[in-house]
Amino acid sequence: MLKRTHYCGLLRPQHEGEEVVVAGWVNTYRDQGRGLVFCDLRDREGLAQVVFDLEDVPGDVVTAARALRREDVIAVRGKVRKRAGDANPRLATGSIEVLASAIEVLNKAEVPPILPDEHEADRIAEETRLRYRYIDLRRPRMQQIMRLRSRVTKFARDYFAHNGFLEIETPLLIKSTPEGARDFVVPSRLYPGSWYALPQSPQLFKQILMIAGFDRYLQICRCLRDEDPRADRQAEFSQIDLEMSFVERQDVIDMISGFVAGLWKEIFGLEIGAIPVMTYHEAMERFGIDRPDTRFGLEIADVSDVAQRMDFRVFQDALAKPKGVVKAIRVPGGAETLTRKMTDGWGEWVRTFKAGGLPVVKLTAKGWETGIAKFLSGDAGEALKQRLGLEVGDAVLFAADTYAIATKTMGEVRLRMGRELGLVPEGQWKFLWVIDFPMFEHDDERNRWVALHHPFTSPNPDQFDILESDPGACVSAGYDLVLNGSEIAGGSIRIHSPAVQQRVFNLIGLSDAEAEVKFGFLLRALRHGAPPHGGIAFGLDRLVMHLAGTENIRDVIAFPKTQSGADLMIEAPGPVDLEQLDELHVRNVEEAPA
RNA sequence: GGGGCGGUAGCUCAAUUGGUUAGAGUACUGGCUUGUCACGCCAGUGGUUGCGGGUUCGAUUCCCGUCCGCCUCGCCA
Repeated sequence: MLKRTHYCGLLRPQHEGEEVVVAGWVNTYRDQGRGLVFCDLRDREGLAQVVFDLEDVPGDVVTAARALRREDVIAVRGKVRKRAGDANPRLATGSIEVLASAIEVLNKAEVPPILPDEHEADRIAEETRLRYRYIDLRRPRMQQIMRLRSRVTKFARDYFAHNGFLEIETPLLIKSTPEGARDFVVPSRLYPGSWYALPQSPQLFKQILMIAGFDRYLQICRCLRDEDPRADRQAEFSQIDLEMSFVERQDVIDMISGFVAGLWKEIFGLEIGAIPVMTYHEAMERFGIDRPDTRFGLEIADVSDVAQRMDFRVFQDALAKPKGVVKAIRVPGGAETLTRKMTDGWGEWVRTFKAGGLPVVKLTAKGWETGIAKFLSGDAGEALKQRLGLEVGDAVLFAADTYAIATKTMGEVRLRMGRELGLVPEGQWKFLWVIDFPMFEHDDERNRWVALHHPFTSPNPDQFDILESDPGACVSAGYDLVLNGSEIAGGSIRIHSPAVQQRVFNLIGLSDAEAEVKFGFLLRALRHGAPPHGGIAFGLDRLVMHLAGTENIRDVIAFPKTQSGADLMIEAPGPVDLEQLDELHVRNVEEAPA
C-alpha cells in the first residue's frame, strides 16, 4: 500500500517540488478526455487537486484515473507543483496540485446515496443524513464540529487536572431511584426479576467520591434519561461532571467561571469578562424564566394593582384566582412593528401554556388603540403609562392568570417576540449565574413538595431554620450557568449532614424507612464522615452547540438518535432472541386486543 | 399522551378541479472533451407516489387506519 506522507488539505506552495503520497476520498472528478483527469481528493484536513496527465502515465493508471467515482478511496503518489492552470482561490491548497505518477485504488465506493458536499447538506433530509451518518460526517462542517468538541473536552481535562481534579469513572449499571426522570432499565440475568437502571447522572457517586476523600473529581460522562427528546435534548447525552470538597457556593462559581473564561479564550480568543449574578426570583420577575436571555430588553412588569382598577373582566377574573396576577411587557415602537396577524398568532399560541389569551393595546398620538383600549380610558391608563414608562408608539402585551401561568406566558412571548422582531443580537455571549433557587416546588395536584433541583441540594446556610416551617420560601445553595438564554451548567452545594438529608427526604414525602430503602447507601456514607462539598455539571452537547453555532443537538453528536429514540444507521432499537429474553427472565407482553 | 408540518426517481423537488405514458435538476450509465475545479456537450437507464384499506370508470390528488422524520406542549429531580 502506498503510505501517506502528507494530508491533502495541508499541502502548501512550500511543498512545491516534493514527491508526496496523499490518500483520501474522491470528492469530485473531472474527466477532460483522453488527455487529462482532475480529481479533488479529500481527507480530514481538506481538499487537494490531483491531476493525471494521461499521456505521461502507464496505461493502468489511465484506466484507474478515468474510472474514478465519487467517494472512492484512493492513494496517489505524485509531485507537488504550481498549478498549470488558474489557481482556485476557494481552496487553501488552490495554488498547487499533485501531478500523479501512481495511483492505488484502495476501495471502490458504491454510488453514494448522499454526498458530503457542504452546499448540498442543508437540503438533504436529516433522516437520510442520519441513515448514512458515515457519509454525512465526512462533511467539512461535521468534521469541524467533532474537532471542536474534542478541543472542548481536551480543554476541560487540562483545566480541571491543572486545578487538582482527578478523573474517575462511575458505574453505568446502577439502581433505579425515585424522583427525577424516567430510568432506562436493564434486566439482571443473575437476579431474576431484578433490574439495573442506567444513570441519569453520576450524582450520588460523585458525592460518595467526596466522602471517600478524593477532594476533587471530574468525569466526562454519559447520562441517560428516558424522556422525549427536543431540538436541544437527547435521551442519551454527555456531561462535564465535577465535584469539590470543603467548598462553598462562591468557590464553585469561581472555579467554573474560570473554566468558561478559559474556554472562550481558547476557542475564540475572547475575554468574556466577569459573569453577572441574578437571583431566581429576579429572573422570574423580569424575564419570566429561570434562564434569562439578557441579550435584549422587553422586560416583564407586574401591573396587578393597575389591572385591579380596570373594568376588564379577564383581568378581574385572573386577579380573583389564588396567586392571580397581571403581567405586562412594554414593546417600544410596537404600535408600528406589531401587526394584528402577529399578536393574533401569539394569542393562539399562548394557549399551549394554558393562558387564556394575549390582550394587547397600542398607545398612539390619538390615545389608546385596538385590543383592550376601551378599558384604559380613565386613570388606570395613566397609571399604566407611568408604570411602564410608555411613550407614544409603544404597544403593551398582557398575561393575566395565576403567577405560574402568567409568568411563563410572558417569558415565552418575550422570547418569541425577540426573535420575530429581530431584537436578538448575533455574536454576543451573555453569561449569567442564577442563584437562590427555591428548594421545593409545590405539586398542587398531589399536594406535596418536590425538590426543584434534586433532593441532595443543600439549603443556603441561613435557610435551615425555615426548612420545615416554610418550605416554599426556603432557598437552596444551587446555581445555574446560563448563556444566551440556555442553561449550560447546573449544580449546587450538597447536603453533607445525614440529619439534614433525612429532613429533606421527609419533606418530599419519603419516610425514614423509605429513605433507608431507596437511599440507605447515601445516608450511611454521610454518617461515616462526609466533607462539605458541592459541584456542577455542564451539558457538554449544549456547550458545543453554542460554540459551533447550531440549534440542533444532533449536529454535535457523532451518532445521535431521532426524536423517537431510534438510531437510523444501526437500526436500533431492535428485537432480541427469545433465548436472550429467557436468560434475562423477561417475557414480551402481547398487545392487548383493542 | 396532545398539537403542527412533512414523506413522489439514489438525492432535492414539481405534477392544475380526481383524468393521456408521473416530470425537472442532479446523481448514475455510455459517448465526446488537454487546464478543469458544483467542468462542459450529446444520448440513455432509473418510480411499490411511506405502508394497508376504502370511495371512484379512473387516486400522487378524496376518506379511514398505520409507520417514519422534524418542530412543539406535557415530560426532562
